[in-house]
Amino acid sequence: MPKSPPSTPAKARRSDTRERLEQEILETAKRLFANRGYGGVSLDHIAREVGTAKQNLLYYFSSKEMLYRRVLHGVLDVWLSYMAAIAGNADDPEMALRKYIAGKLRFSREHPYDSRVYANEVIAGAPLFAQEIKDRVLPALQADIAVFNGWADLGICRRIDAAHLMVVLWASTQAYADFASQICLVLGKPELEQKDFDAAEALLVDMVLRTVLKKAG
Amino acid sequence: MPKSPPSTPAKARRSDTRERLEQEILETAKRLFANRGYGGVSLDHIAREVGTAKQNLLYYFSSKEMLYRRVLHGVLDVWLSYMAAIAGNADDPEMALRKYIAGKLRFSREHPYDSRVYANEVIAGAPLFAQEIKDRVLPALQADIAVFNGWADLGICRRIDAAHLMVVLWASTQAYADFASQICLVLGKPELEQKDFDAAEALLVDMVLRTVLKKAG
DNA sequence: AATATAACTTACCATTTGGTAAATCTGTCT
DNA sequence: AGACAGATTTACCAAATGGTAAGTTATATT
Repeated sequence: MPKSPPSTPAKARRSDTRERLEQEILETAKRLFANRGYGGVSLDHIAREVGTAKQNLLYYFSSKEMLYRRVLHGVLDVWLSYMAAIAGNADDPEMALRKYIAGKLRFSREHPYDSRVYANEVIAGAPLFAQEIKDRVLPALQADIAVFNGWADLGICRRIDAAHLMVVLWASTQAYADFASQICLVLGKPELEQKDFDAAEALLVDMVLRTVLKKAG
Repeated sequence: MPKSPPSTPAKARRSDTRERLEQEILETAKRLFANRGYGGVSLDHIAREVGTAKQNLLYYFSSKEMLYRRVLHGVLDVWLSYMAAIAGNADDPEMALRKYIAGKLRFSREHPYDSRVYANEVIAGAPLFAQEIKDRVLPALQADIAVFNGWADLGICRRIDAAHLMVVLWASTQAYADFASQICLVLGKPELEQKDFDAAEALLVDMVLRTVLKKAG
């Protein structure tokens, strides 16, 4: 019965091979799921890319769906790690907004596959993901919305529809990962560079500050 | 040899059944592709939903990829039909921007499946779609960008990065179709209503006019 | 009514799919 | 060295996949 579940038994460290391979499988699966969606990727496909056999994937992950769930979980970890910085600057709207936009764009730049996996799942209606989004993403978003409304209460910025502003920011920044191929076409270049992200950040910051802050720029 | 390609021979109108069924197949396929991506939908799946046999689909469309291409083509038709109205108002920036945003949001509201098919294809890097996007979408976008820059040249609005503004508008409006399930979560309701689209439109118009027009609102 | 053809069904087929079972290999510890 | 558990491969499997070929039904025109 060599089919023990992948719970590191602490005793047998086993040269870390396991953990490294498991990570590599997750990374490869993420990349493929990002580009072709859940249904467009087969276990065999992933295994070949990793350089092992499909059956070995099923030794590490009990099923395709489980592998996908693990990928999704990791995606959310990364996503949330980029959002954590925002709540800390609740006293300075301008600084907070600048950091928020910069953080989300940095996520798109540094983790395009995570962004696309997330997008694919949401477009599909989040069938496997709904609960985890409710538990982990929603509170973060609602905290942000509360911060906005708090600023309006204090009179230090205009009262805007914070929920919809979040949508605009979320969609705009995420687009630079998810729709990169289109943006490249519009910009007439083969791939996005740092300066494109800088330009996007400048425009978004400009738009949001003009909308949110009381004094006109 | 009953396998003549689906080119209406003008002579045999054949009671329109053909055209109606063909349209129904396309609509159903669009809905399924939108929600589960190309790889996540089988011909059998589509056929069962339409109420016919898989082999009959292959009588109407020579292969799965061809069916998908036809769906994509139709999606682009719809997309472009909503964009056509914009270029007509090149003399009045505020009016043009209002109509632009309203039009794109109306597309998201009235054609969510089209929007999602388009998004899926773009996320996948537009493997089957690149040429058609280059030929049909790019010119439309570049015309819009030219209009923006023309306004700046005339001095009737601020000089902004028009390409990135297009991205923001495109992403923000499309989000109300593609990411509807998320937005519903944030708004705490089971589905988006007209007033949510109205609120989104109000915010976006506010943001864009503040950014683009010279006088501060 | 006969016939040609369009529309649809039945019967297959090779390949791929996710998944199971068992055999084998590999490193670690006694 | 031998035992043992962890890691990997080989051998299968039933179902689903996209697609072909041939047969059957319906319908419009002569």
